[in-house]
Amino acid sequence: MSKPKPDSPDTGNEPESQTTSNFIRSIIDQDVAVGKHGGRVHTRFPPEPNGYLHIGHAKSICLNFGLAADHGGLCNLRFDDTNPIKEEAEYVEAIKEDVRWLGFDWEDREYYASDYFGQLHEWAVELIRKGKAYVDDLTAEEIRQYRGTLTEAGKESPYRDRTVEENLALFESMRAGELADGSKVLRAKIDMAAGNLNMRDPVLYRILHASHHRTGDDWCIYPMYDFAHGQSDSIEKITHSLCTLEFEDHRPLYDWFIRELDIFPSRQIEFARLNLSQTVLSKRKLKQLVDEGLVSGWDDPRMPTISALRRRGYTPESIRDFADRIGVAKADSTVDVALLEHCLRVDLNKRAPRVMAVLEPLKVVIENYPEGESELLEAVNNPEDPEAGSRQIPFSRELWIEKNDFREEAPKKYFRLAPGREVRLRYGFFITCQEVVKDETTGEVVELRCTYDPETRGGYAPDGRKVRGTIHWVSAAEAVNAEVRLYDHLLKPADEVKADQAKDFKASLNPDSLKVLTGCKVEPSLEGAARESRFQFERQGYFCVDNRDSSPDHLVFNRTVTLRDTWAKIEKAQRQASA
RNA sequence: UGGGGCGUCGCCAAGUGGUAAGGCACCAGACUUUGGAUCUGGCAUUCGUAGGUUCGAUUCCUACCGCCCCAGCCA
Repeated sequence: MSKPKPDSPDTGNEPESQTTSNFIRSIIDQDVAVGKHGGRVHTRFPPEPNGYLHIGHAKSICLNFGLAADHGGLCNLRFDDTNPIKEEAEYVEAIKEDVRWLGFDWEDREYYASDYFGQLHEWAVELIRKGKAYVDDLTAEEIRQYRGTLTEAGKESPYRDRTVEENLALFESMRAGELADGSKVLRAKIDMAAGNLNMRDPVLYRILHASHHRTGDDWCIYPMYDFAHGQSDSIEKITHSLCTLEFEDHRPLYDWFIRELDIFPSRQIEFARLNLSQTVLSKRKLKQLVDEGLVSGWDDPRMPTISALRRRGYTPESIRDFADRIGVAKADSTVDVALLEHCLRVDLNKRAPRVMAVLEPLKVVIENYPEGESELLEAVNNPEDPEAGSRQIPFSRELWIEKNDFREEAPKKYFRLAPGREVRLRYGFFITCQEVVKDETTGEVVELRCTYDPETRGGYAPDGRKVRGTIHWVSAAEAVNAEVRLYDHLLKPADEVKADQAKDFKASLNPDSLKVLTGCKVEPSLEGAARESRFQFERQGYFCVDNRDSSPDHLVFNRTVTLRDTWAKIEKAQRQASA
């Protein structure tokens, strides 16, 4: 007998996604065709190490690494670490782990914007020399007022026309640590009347006496995103710099620096960020869930973070497939979470070994099966994968079946067990329910007395008679106890949320996003199952051994996703019809 | 009376002058020792609206409507 292997590591069964074209691919193909940059394609994934990556980042990661790979190019991992107050080394490690887990390799191209602080400072000096940047003494509040509004032009700072010498000296004293935080900034001299607010003399450098997780106290002035990002791209000779739509307004500035500094002309291209139904993807909201204890942490299996998806049981292959299928465009969109789940099922169906587990146990006694005896039956490990082989499972007089696989009064189209009805125990025997035992006080069904047909061993009827229902089961004596956590979406479906959405997203939280079941009975082959191993619990869904709380003597499974459930649909339709 | 974007099936998304790909969801049927998987069929006479150009427009032009982003010394 061979135990089902926890799950095949990489079956290489990742779908051959016939990558549909998209506007970014077209631009790149075009550039390659005309030999721009010698036909070279070089992208980068540039997270700020101030939090955990989520599925929205996965879209960007797959896009950047994928597009580069498809063109024989490279993709760098670059940490956009220009704000020491929000960033930590711990996040750097977590991000690297997540990108690796997703299956991407940046080889030795691990960069940090902070590596370029020296060069960036030189460029700032260069701009001052050209008369294109100046030191401003206005306070943050004044700068805001001088900036004007969306519909009114701003006005120029009284410090805007300082001489080059004065600016040089002032910037030097900023850098030397002689000035207090916030007392001065370095600004680009562009156009205070520009329609695009980003061009109204944007701040290039601010004074911040803060320790940086990599450069320590080497600097007390730090460049702003706009003065660091594009130039970092340029330094790394990035050909196509992909970012989300909210940076469209920054592109003129991105290009302004390239022109004024006469540096490598990377091209910024913006695409729509991912939104997923029934979840939140904003860092602020996710943090709120964690801080308020509404989830157990950043890797709570209900979270959309990469670490949570991993813990939940998602495969990297399914996430990559999802990223391919949603495409890339510029229209704001919300992808149905059902697509993500579809990708997951497609992958897991091919590779997850099947196993029997009873989540809400109901005792069944086979009255005509000899007491104290047992036998082994053969069960297929994965009907989708002949290579997976089969295993032996014990059968005996006392079994556990699922509570909801029995009804005292069977509704229409209910194929499962009911008084007098015969069903097939998967890979076992046909059994017939003879008697229902109830708790005398509560009336609750506590045990079923059944008989089995010894001629139907393995689940086949020699006389050819049919049974409509096949149910899963576990032999009581050999069953292993387990805790099972049933997860559902973080938020209720949009049509149930309606108007209250505007007020607070927490009003939309799904109250049933977690249900913990203890006393579940799983088949003996699962004993000692390794963390993160994935299985299909037959007829129920895909489950993954929790990577935090599970141990050999206390198995904990997370429900990754349910199987499609046609019966549930029929039931729902029946309920609605009768209502 | 600001600037920048976007509007193709319930949700994504190709197509961009020659008469609407694909996926998800959904519906129906076949098959089935998972009500799973698989298979078959159905699902936009129409591309935000209204005009115009053209033999012909989702693709070009004009106007309008709707939605998103921008006023951090965050990214």
